[in-house]
Amino acid sequence: MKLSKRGEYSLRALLSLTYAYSSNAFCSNQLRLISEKEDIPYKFLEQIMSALKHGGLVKSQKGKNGGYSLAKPPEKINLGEVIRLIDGPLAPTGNAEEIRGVIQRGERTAGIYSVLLDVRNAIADILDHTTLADVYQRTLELSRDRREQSGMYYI
Amino acid sequence: MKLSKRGEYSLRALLSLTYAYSSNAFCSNQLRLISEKEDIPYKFLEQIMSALKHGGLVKSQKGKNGGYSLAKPPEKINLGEVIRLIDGPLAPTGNAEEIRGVIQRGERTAGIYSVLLDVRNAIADILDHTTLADVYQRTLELSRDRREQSGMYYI
DNA sequence: ATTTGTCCTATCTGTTTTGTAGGATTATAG
DNA sequence: CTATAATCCTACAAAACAGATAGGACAAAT
Repeated sequence: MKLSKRGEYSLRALLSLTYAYSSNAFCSNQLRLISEKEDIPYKFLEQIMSALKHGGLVKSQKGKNGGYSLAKPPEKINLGEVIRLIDGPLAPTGNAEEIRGVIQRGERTAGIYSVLLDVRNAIADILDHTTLADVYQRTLELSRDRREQSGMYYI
Repeated sequence: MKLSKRGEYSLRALLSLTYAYSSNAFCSNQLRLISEKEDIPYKFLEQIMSALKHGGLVKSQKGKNGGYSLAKPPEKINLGEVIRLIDGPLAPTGNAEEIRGVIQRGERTAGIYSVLLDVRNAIADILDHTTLADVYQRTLELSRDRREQSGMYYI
């Protein structure tokens, strides 16, 4: 598993939508704004959002004043499905099924692959149990930690 | 982290050397043989072994009847160092230091990166604590399991 | 001195990643 | 109704990377 630029942009854009979702604000859910705020190339972002839409993670409103929003609440979207959709399987090589096959067929590389399966399972455990809402929460806590640590307070 | 063909070939070749190391046999530690047995392109394998040598994982004997052998016992070589050497950092993106930097600076992506750090730590935990000897052992067990399961016994 | 191995560097080819570009389509505002 | 502003769709392109391939220099045992 390798998180590509596409993958990172996806997560950032979805997090942007999570913010809009939580705050009931219909702001910042248009590509133009997300692109600027998150510093993601506009046309590239279009492609990414299209993929996210076909994957059922976001929905869109066409036309003037249109935009994107999450297709389900942020507690129901986990990072695993996002990354699988955009970057493919989580395993270090191939996918879980392939790896299990090699192990069960007892191929010469079965020992190696059994470690690879452990790795893929460890990755999936984390990513499949971390939702956009969790990430949003973490972001808040991290920025709060930082404010407290630096002695700065914004009003 | 993504295990490339190079990475997989590295592990397979090292495991081949592990076998030679354990059995005291000086067989199968020449590139030509490893290449054939493991079905790895010979010239490609040369490059890989060169990298492994410069990384201090194997040593070589030049000239006729030369070949490769592990530079230290298989219990002291873990998969983490092999993969880092050949495929780079274990983190899903960038490396652990970069990721920690983003989190500590409290950047907008800190929440995402804190999850990525968890992932990289989970990967490192496994790979840094699994040695070539462990993999060798697993391989033996897996092939034994398979023999028992299928009712076949080789003498 | 010949054979058989490692060592070193350069090159090549196809794929993937990371975008750009141009226009079609759709819905809202005025 | 029309202008505007958004998503939608497809094609292309440049650059980086992966996965080799090639050719020969060097070293050591026979």
